[in-house]
Amino acid sequence: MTAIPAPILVTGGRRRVDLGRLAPACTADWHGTCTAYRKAKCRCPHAREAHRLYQKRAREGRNVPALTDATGARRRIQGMWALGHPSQVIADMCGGTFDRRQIQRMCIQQHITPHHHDLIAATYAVLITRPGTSVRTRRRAAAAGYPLPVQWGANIDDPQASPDPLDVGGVQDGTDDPIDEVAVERALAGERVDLTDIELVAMLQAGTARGIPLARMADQQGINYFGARKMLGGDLTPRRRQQQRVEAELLRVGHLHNDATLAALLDVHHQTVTRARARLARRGERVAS
DNA sequence: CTGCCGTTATAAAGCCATCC
DNA sequence: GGATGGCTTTATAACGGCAG
Repeated sequence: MTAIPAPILVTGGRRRVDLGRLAPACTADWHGTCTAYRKAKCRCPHAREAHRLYQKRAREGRNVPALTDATGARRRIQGMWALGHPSQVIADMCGGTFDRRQIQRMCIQQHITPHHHDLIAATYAVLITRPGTSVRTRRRAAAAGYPLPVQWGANIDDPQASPDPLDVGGVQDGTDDPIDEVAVERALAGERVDLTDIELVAMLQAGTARGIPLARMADQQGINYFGARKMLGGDLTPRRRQQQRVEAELLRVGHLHNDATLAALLDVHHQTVTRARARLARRGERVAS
């Protein structure tokens, strides 16, 4: 009667999932899941089916973990802290699903629910475009050595990945480089290459011209298929669009404000402004003075 | 295949203390 | 007073085993 130590976590701690009563006579407290079937004696059809499938997959060794690796969520939370977003702000942005203590504990947990992972990812996508409000949180994160969001690429969920070094010029994401044709060709050959947006568009367009399926290219580069289709059509990603907006504002009023002030005016992170300024300088475009 | 049992691991939540 | 951490408790998913 002893449980076999699982090499990958598949147990523990999930809140009760109630998929709703289907059988009017069922008196269970919650319904629809394998556990509802076993523990709450739910005999609704979907609970029976969940139980049957669970048993069958268990026999065949095909049960999949109900939790996902917490690495990506942990890095996102630490990145948001590094920007100065307190745990409470992050929790609030998640829609009140959990409180700030859960935010903190996700950083020490090995696994979290897919739902929580998605919530953190969605919140991260919003907050990394805004400067944090808490200097104290930012200072603590810096002391703890938490990487900034810009130090992570698309591989933030990869447990084997490590953050890029933070260069003092504040230019880390490489979106400002001209097209690296060698990198594009390597990507077209099927190699996973960290491309800039412009290179990505060039690669998608060249690949399509050569008859390479868009889905394959998107998959190989680890990008969303629909995003790839949008970029193929020449439409910019939100990040690229934001960069262009910041550059335009820098050319217009960049001499009047420092990076932090302009960032606040444009509602973007101050590093976005710093990087945009660096891009303009490299291209030889002078900010009005 | 269905039904039940007991066990284990651990996420989630609650409470309080500490730090700055 | 805001932000965070430590400890404890609760809830429950997942597991093996057995019987019909």
